[in-house]
Amino acid sequence: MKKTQPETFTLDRLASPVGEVLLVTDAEGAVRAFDFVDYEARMRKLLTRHYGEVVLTPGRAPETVRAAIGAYFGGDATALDTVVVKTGGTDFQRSVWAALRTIPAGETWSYGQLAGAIGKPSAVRAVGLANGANPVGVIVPCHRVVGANGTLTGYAGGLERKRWLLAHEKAEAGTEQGAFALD
Amino acid sequence: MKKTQPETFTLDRLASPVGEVLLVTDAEGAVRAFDFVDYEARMRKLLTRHYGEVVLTPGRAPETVRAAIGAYFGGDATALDTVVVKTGGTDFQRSVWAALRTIPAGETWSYGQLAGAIGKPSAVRAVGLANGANPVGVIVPCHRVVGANGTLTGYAGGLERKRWLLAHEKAEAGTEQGAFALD
DNA sequence: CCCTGTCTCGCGGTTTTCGGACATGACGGC
DNA sequence: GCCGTCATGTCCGAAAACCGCGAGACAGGG
Repeated sequence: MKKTQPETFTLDRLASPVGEVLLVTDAEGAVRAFDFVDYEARMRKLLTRHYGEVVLTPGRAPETVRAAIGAYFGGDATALDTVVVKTGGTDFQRSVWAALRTIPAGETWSYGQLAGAIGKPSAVRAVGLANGANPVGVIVPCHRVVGANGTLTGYAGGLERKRWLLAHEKAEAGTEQGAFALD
Repeated sequence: MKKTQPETFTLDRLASPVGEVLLVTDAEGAVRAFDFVDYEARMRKLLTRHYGEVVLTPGRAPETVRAAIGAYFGGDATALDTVVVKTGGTDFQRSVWAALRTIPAGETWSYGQLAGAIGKPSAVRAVGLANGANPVGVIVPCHRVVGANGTLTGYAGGLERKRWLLAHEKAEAGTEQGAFALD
């Protein structure tokens, strides 16, 4: 019903070891959303929530972004660190998402740790929710957050993928450290 | 909290026989809001409701618009008919506001008539509500609607102004018809 | 009788409020 | 150890409240 004029973004599709992924970038080349193809509906819902009506025109994302994603899935777990992302959401959510990007590849934090990192140690549950509302999967590594006891608890792209991503990143870090656990 | 980028409009201030008025126009020169200076808070609230965060930068509205308003207050009751307005709001509200502009100057309709005109004869009260939510006072002549028994019932800018506007328009029409009532 | 003023009640869109559901974890009782 | 409890931010749906009304019922006065 609102009449705010629609925003237009570019929608690219890439292949990955865990299935086709969707990559939404804006005119400046910043990433606005990233998700697995089988969760396109969810992604669009988030975009709509943040920006109002949104138009996605199929097209190629900037080469630097495509290259970074390729490198990441190819084995360079830190390749995504320099990718520029831009999100909507509330102040709280943005602070959570910003904190997520400070978690080093190959490492995991608990929801409590994350809550502490943004200065609201008791907002643990809210952090979980904000995590789930992350529109830029993988690049903003919400998958690096697990339960305090080590359980994976949940992932918007499916727990299988969360497991895969963590193993992938750990394996990469592991090649330098010499050892890592498979399960 | 939403992060939809703020919209920017121009805010002009004009003198009128019923006090200073505020005139908000967009980059295309369409009128987005119009209200009396002592109801600025209400106007801003409506703008925010419709467009999210709004920035009003002081400046001059297009001369055509300024001229039309001057002519109207100067005595030409139909001078506002050609002014281009643009509003947010729900479908229902916009249909009400569109119908308002079809009421000839110097004439008044009842809320029931107006409801009938938009094809919802029983939505009388809702029409009253939509009327009160009109962001573009005077130009979209919500003041030309009165109770079925002729009472003025209400006006966002104060009943005094409603009375004045109606008398003003009727006087203008009256110069052709030869007679009109003062009270 | 007729006219008028007051009161009651139904009408319908919009806004507000409220109560849940969650990708958790720390704590106190058993 | 297992279980209930509570804190915390956000979204979503449902329900209620809000009114710039108007028709109909009724009581008084001319």
